[in-house]
Amino acid sequence: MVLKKRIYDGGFHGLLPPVIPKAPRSLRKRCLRNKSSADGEISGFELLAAVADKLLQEQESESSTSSVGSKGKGPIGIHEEGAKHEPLEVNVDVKVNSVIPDHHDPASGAESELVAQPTNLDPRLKESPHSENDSGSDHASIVTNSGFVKKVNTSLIMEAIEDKPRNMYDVSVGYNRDEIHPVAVEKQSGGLTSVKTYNVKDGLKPCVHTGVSNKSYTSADLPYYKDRVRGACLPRDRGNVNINIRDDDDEKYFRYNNRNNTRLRAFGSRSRAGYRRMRKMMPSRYWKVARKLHEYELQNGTSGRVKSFYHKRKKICMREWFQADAAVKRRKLFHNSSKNSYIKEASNESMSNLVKFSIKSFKVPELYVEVPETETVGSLKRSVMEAVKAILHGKLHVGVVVQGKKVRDDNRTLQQSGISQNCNLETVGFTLESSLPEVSPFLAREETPSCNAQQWLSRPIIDGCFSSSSSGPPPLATSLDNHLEKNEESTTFAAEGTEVMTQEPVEDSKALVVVPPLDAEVLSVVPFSEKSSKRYEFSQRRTRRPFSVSEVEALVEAVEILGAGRWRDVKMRAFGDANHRTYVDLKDKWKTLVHTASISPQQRRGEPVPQNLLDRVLVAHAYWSQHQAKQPAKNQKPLEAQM
DNA sequence: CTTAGGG
DNA sequence: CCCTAAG
Repeated sequence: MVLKKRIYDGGFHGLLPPVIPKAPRSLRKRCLRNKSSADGEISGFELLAAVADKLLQEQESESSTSSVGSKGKGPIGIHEEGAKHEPLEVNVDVKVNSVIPDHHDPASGAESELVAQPTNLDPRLKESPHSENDSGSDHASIVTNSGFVKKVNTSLIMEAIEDKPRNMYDVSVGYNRDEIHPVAVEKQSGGLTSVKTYNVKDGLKPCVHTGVSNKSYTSADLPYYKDRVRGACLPRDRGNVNINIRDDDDEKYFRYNNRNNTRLRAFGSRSRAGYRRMRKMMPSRYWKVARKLHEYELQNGTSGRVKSFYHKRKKICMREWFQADAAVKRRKLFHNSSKNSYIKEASNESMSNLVKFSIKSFKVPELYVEVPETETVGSLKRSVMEAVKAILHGKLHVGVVVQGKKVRDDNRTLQQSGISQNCNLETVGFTLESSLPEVSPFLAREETPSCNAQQWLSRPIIDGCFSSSSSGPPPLATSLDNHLEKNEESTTFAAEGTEVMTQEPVEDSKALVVVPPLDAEVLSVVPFSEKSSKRYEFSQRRTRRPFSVSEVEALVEAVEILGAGRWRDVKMRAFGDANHRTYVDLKDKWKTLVHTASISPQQRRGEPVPQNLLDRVLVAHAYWSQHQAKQPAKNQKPLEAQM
């Protein structure tokens, strides 16, 4: 009988879960912006290729010189134990900065705050972070600007540092507009480095970053991702991704997954479903961007552009092992390496909130390469490299996996995702996702009769990919699995989801890697029509985030007032700031609450919901079941009145 | 996009 | 939570 009048406005906020950036996904009127970056295609692999080549060359030329690269401690010195005698390690520090020059849409300020990151192309500068790792001996840096980024100006810098005498390279890649300027710096014995410049496309330009930079530095940002800058960014740390590549006979990594593509949809798909899916695939925040992109596609870029990119910085060290020996490769290729990667903790600088991850290794999507038996190992290597490049050619996305589950919500903090200083980082992994065209085998002409079957089976590239013919274009999901050993909290990455392809989706195409017999020099390239826009869906179920009591309370209150059914309004009212709670979620929660309230306490699971709340749930449910709550009624507070 | 329900 | 059919 007491009339309980409450002020609901915002009243629940206090109850709400950890703050979540505002940007209610369901705002009906959002300004749409067009994204500009449709395709920031990164040709990171250019780098890799360069690195690979380098490695190969060195490998070939040098045989036993290097000692194991693990210096011991550094983040990099990882493989000490299992290391083979001469593992090739390439430590690649990748810094990617996306800079989008002026596409700032005032209106959308929130989302797009992109930070341009100044990147230093200077190899030396970059190295510094890794200095620990470096034995100081040599460095090779490759700076590449790729032209892949068509519309978006992004600058991407990848830096690879050579860890050991010969195997580690420092590669820096800068992407600006359309030029690609890979520059490789080779180190010379004296520690001096010579710089080689490769002109990939047109003119070389020194990598100059135009970006506006600010504080940010780093990060592995792939143009594709959009993220807004949140306050939490790490100040001056640049997120670096270190990739170590080592040639190890035993480890195999490439996996090109041929999976069903049933669920895959091109990002660019114009279908509604695709659209919807897209949305689902990404965190609410990103959703907007996606949406914009979508529209962009629909209307040829009418308006603004999206500029966001992730800005969260992290340091990540990834290592990848490549097998040098073909034979070995074949053998190994076959088994999936499911556990080859782990991350070791990187050096912690004392940035309090920085999380530094050193990824010891990661898996590359399944690759499919076919090479004639008569081919040389060198060409095989090249073929593999090409395949890698092909993968990298696509847009790469980084996904974060915690305890086997992919964390899709980029807005979540590491803590929320279960990544904290205390947690065992072993459960944390990164995945590389790319939309890659599948690489299809080129059936070659020559296989030795006797071995056909075998060859087939032992194809260099891993399991399962049997080409398109059989299962259709396999999505590539590159996955890096890693185990982290340590990190600290607070950064979020943006990774997954945003697949932005601007290119015209063309039908699926398959890329193929062919190795011309005997022609070691020519890398068989992967034609891979870029259009192949088979996107891989990396969608994963959102991680479960149980409703807290306070959230339940907020929900109950909102429903009491608004009635069950007006979920959007409920969401706005009580969870306007909780971007991770969609109205569908609220509706579902209500459903479960009603159910929960109707069962015995013993049958309930999870965090117990106060009985009083459950009682209110029942009352409200009963009430609204009879009174149509659906109407837009402005002030229906009948239920309230009863209380 | 929202709702409403089933899975 | 996901997925979808219906508005």
